[in-house]
Amino acid sequence: MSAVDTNLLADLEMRGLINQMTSPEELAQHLQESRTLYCGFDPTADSLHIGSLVPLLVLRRFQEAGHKPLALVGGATGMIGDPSFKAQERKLNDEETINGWVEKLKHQVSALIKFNDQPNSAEVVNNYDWTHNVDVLTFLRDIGKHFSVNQMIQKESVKQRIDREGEGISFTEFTYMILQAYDFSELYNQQACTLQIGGSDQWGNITAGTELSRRRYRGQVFGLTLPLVTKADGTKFGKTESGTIWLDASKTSQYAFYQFWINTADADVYKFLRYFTFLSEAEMLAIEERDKAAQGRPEAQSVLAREVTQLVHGEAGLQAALRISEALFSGDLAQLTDADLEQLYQDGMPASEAGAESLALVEALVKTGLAKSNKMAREFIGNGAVSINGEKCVDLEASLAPVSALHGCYHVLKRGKKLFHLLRW
RNA sequence: GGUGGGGUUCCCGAGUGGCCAAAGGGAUCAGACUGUAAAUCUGACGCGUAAGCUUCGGUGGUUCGAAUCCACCUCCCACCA
Repeated sequence: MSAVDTNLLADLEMRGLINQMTSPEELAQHLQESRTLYCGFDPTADSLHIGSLVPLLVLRRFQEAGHKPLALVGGATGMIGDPSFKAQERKLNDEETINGWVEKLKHQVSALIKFNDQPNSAEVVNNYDWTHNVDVLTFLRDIGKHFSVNQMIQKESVKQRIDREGEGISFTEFTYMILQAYDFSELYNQQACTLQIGGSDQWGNITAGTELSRRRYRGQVFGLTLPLVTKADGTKFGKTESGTIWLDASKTSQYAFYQFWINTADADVYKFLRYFTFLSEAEMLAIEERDKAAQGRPEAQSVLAREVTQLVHGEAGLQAALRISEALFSGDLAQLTDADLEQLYQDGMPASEAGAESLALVEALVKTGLAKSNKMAREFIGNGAVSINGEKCVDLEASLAPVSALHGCYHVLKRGKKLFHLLRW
């Protein structure tokens, strides 16, 4: 068994990754030896998004420190819906859909933690396995009896739903906490899993689990929550104009993913380095120092973008993202060769086929999704927000044809400062 | 089952017969300034070049005219049973 890194908690602390933990001293003591821990991911879509990255990376940190991570995919809990800090009751997804999602999540989760490794090889488990054949009466008698509704309604996570005018909570969602607690106690029993980690919104669910494990098996298990990732400007982390940033490259390309991180605000970037990378404290402090000393553009965003893209999409994904980013943001588009452009296309730069013989610029903008409507397209052109192959174009009547294309084949359209699209003839 | 309150443009939320494509805020987008940052300022933010067209849970109605009034339906919430 690999040696256990006893500085793990200190490292997490340094990174600001600890929000709350149950009995900190005892937990520290407990982690002197290799343990098994888990974190749950509910299938609420066909991919995880970067909101799940922090817990996923923390699982990895634990694994690197010598512990055994279990990634729990919520085939059962996903059918119920976690009400924690959610303003509204959620729609139920059907079983078939959820099963499909579970498979995808398993695969994604697997990319960030190591298998086939040592005794502390990671595992993916599915709570559907131990819940689907529990019958109602058994559940109510053996599990339900351990819960006090009085206590449950006191939990912050559901309080707003209970108190808030105009919203309510169904029994189904209210029961979610019990299911999750059941998971913890089962994993304790089956796998000697003694720690659950999760986002700060999971505190209530996690502590319900530590109690249930104690009541059912007299087990002492622990909980640790991670901070909610927030941004200095108060907007929600993980969203952009084009929507959620997914971990699945077919939903958010490596390039878009890389760009997301490159655009991190200065006010957040050093915090994010701590959350999302495995750089040492010294390295991060050095970067911060250099940025402070230097005028102009800091280095941190690019380090962050490289590190995270590499973690999630691997070296090849990172290189693809870098090639596109460099071509678009620091190069002269007209200098790109035929092969360069073909490579950008292969790398997953947003692209489409022109189709017709020629295309009005307005039409092209709408077709490529750079503008939502003709009206918007005109506004953008009028504002000087559009450029073709690096040349600003303010002519509302402009049109595109192969003659004016780079190498007779490509038009690089740009709208605003950061949005590009490759149009192929 | 009863009573009461609700469903407005991405979100929150005004609007109770014409002046409403619909206040205000948030989010978002563009421009200027920059560092592919923040802050700030300016503008846009249903569709349409425009005339105009289509929106305010649904369907029908009243009216010259409805998001606003009426009927029915539907969904949500609270309280009571």
